[in-house]
Amino acid sequence: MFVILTRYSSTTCETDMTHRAKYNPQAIESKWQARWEQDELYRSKVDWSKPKYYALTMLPYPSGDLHIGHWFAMTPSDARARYMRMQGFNVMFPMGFDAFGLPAENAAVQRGIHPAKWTHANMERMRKQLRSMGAMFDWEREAASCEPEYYKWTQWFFKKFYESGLAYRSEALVNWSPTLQTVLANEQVIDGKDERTGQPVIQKMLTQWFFRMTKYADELLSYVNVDWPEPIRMMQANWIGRSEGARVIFRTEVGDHPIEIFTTRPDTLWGATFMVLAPEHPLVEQIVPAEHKESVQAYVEKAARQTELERTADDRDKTGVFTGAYAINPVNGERIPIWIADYVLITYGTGAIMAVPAHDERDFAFARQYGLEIRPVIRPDDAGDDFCVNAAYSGAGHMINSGRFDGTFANGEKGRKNGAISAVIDWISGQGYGREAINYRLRDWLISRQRYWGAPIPMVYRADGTVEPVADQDLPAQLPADVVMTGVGNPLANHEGFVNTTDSNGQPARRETDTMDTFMCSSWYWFRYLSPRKSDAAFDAEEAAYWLPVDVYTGGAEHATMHLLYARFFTKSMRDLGMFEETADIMQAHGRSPQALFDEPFMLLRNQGQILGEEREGHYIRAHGQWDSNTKLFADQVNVIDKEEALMVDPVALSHITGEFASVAEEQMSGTVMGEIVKRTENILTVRDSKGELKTVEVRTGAEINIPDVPGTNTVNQLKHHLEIQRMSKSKGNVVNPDEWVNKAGADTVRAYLMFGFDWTKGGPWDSQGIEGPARWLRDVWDIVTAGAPATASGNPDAERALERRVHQTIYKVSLDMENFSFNTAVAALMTLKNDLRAALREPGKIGAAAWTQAVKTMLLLMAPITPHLAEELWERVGGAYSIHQQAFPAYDAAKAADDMTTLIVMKNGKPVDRVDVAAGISEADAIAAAMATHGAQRALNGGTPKRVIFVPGRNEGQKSEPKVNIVV
RNA sequence: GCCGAAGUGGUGUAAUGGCAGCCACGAUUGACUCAAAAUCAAUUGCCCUGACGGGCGUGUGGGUUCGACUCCCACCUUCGGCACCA
Repeated sequence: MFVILTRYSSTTCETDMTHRAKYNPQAIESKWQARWEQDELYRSKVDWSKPKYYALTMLPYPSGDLHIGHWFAMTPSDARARYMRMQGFNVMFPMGFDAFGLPAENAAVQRGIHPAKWTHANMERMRKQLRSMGAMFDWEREAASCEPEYYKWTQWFFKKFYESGLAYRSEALVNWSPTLQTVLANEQVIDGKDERTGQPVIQKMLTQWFFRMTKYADELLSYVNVDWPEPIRMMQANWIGRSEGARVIFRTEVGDHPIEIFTTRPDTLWGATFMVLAPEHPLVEQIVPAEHKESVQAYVEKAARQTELERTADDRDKTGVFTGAYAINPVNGERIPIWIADYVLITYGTGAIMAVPAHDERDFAFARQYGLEIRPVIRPDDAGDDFCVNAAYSGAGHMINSGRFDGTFANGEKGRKNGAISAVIDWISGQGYGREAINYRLRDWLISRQRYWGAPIPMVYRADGTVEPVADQDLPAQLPADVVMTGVGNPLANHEGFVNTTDSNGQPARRETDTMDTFMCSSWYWFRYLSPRKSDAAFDAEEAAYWLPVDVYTGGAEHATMHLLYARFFTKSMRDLGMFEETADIMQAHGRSPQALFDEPFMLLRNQGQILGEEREGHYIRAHGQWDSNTKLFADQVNVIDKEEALMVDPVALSHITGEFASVAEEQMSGTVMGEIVKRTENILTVRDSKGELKTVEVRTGAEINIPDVPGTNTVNQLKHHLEIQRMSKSKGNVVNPDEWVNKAGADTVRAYLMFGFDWTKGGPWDSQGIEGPARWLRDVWDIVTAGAPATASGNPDAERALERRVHQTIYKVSLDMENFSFNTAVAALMTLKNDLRAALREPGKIGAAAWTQAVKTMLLLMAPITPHLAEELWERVGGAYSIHQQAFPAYDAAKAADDMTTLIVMKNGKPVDRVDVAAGISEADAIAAAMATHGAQRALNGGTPKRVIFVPGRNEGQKSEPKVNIVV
């Protein structure tokens, strides 16, 4: 018999029967997972006699396979939830699926699988994978947003928002593909073209549903009673972008159309030398005289082909077009030209600005570009001749060229804090030219999606054009199952059976065919976890009264401004609509004050970073097929080729060399794309060729795929792309498969590695070699514990005391680190304890059985949240009572952790020059005397006297540190 | 471009303003082995030195401080977000 033992072999070495069993993670993990499930160890039930802890981690999108990023987010969160449980809390740690979304539709269009089928299959698969983590998820509380029992309530929330005036209809731009007659997601648009067809995409106005989120802008700026990371709060504050200023009405010279503008600088009104409208501004059509129609039209169309990001990039040259119309500046009656430019956005402010080139950088650049007047109206006191000639000036100064306000001091600040602004606002208000106003960068939340796989917006349009919500008893407005997903048009709008309905009077009516943004589904899911099966309410008030609010929320920082802001808005709206009244009553009945508990959804927020793909070669390909457009190829054959070959500039020349084509003509007719795969969604590849151009390759069903390294018939899914370290995602094909690692090394090892190998807030690239450290740690722990207690009852008292000291120092460190989400240092401390324990055991007789048992049991309890299966197994073997996860976390004893001796650091000007062993807690005088006696100090002083001597006392409790004496010479 | 964050040995990382590099990975040497793997022991920031020892060192340049990876200013690079990916 020939047995190959790999590093991760789970095979016990049977030839060596004298050895005890090796660590076999697979066996113990499945055993304990089954036992825990059978015993309902992680069922979280309301128990008013115990303090509760609602630990929440962001729910995954069911994209297919669980990837290592999910483990990175969830297993440390699980470890901390387990830690809180051992600290005496009744912990709820639920899980679910954010199951509506675009990838399901991609799969449907590209592979002909129904989105529901694809999603359900993925959820089933991911549930199994999630169970393999050994996390304390309470699966009885699972919720999936695509189920009618869930989205019924998403629709109900929409209705309540609509009825209270929080939801309304208005126009907004969408990415419109004229070819597909479809609205595209930003992600589907590459370089202004549809990624699937390579055809141009335009910006089109559509009437859509919005939530009045700006109503909460001010409240969203404050974070009362919550512990959220400062960077997240700052990003949200900047996203909301509150600015104080004024709205001022300019009028057109011809036709007298009012143009409302918002400005933060009303003190510069006299410096407005032109106006600019956004290309989409509704007045554009009305004010442009006939002779300018053509040029304006051309400009507006050009702007419609660009994204907002492209339009607002400051480094790009400003573009614009004169409308031929003029406006009258209300403050001085001046006639100023009206321009259209894409740097003014219809989504910000009023979509129109007064341009003050002397005091605004963007206006300055624009005026320079088109030779428009630049007139300074704020003069800095130290102004030179070149003032406002080379750059816009936005600082303090006195007003000039401003009529009655000449000489007024503007201190350069924004809002009422600036006396000049304050005075001008008061004056224009009195004159009726404008009024004080606050503007937010935050826009109302556009929730309409022209998609199939989402929760239908439960509204009905009557024959007379009025709109009404679907009656409560008719909810949910259910998605029809029988749709054909072609990627052309909107399947819901084309589905007669869905569209045609009746209104509340039984008259024929049409359904709204927009579905809701998936962020809507994820804005209330933690309420659904309270009672996921409840059919007569969104959530159960009894459960809510006990569990709410969420005590800790963990997830990626990439959600800083969108999901986390939507979630806060949703909770505040629910509070104001009275949805927590019953919950509050029940709280009070149990003596719990509901005060301020429904203002914010998540009390404590912590963000992890992202696990990046491991560095490796990606695939360069040569695809043969037929051109569909200049940039899109339908491929019948895809070959993985060498990088060098792919980077050869001319595929036509190459075809001659390789003799693959009889003639250039034939090659051009059939078509070849060569280059690196930079993106993949289902069977669509984006390839960067040797010239750096992006080409789209759609691999036809049944196409021949050749990957030299992979034997057998190859599939599109085996094509990898984009080498180098980068964000892991299914569409990038660089996913590290956790199942593979669980099979190789065990779930506990994967958990330990993810907690140990990274700064959790930062993340980083997966390293399949680095996991060896935690793997060894667990094997060592296994070996130490299964070796059993020493034969001697008691050992050397000093050695046992030293071990006890190390154990208590570790208790302190691990508790603090788990509390603070510092998982890597918690594991490091446990590894150190293992090393110390093993070193102490090396000399026979040093450690007795009692001390050994005490140390080992404590170590296992400390490890339990991190490696739940291993800890449970070994706990049983040392005679601990089932389950280790129901034990109390070890308590830290400062006296037991205290050191007798410590090292005094002697420094010269802050640099260490010597060290000496002294008693812990040494006095200042003794420390200085001891320091001065050292060699290092004598050499540093060189016979002289120090200028100063600074003593820094050490700490012998908690986070320890050594005493220091710094000699300043 | 705007907003936010991060830059520390070959690598992942650690360090309430107080010994920079804990804990690991990798590497080198040795033990065990016919050999390899595993395991064990030792070394491992860089430079000079036979050694003792010395110099330099936390992205770059300034500053504050008895003392700076840590605080402040400027710059460079990388990552996340920018409203229809989730």
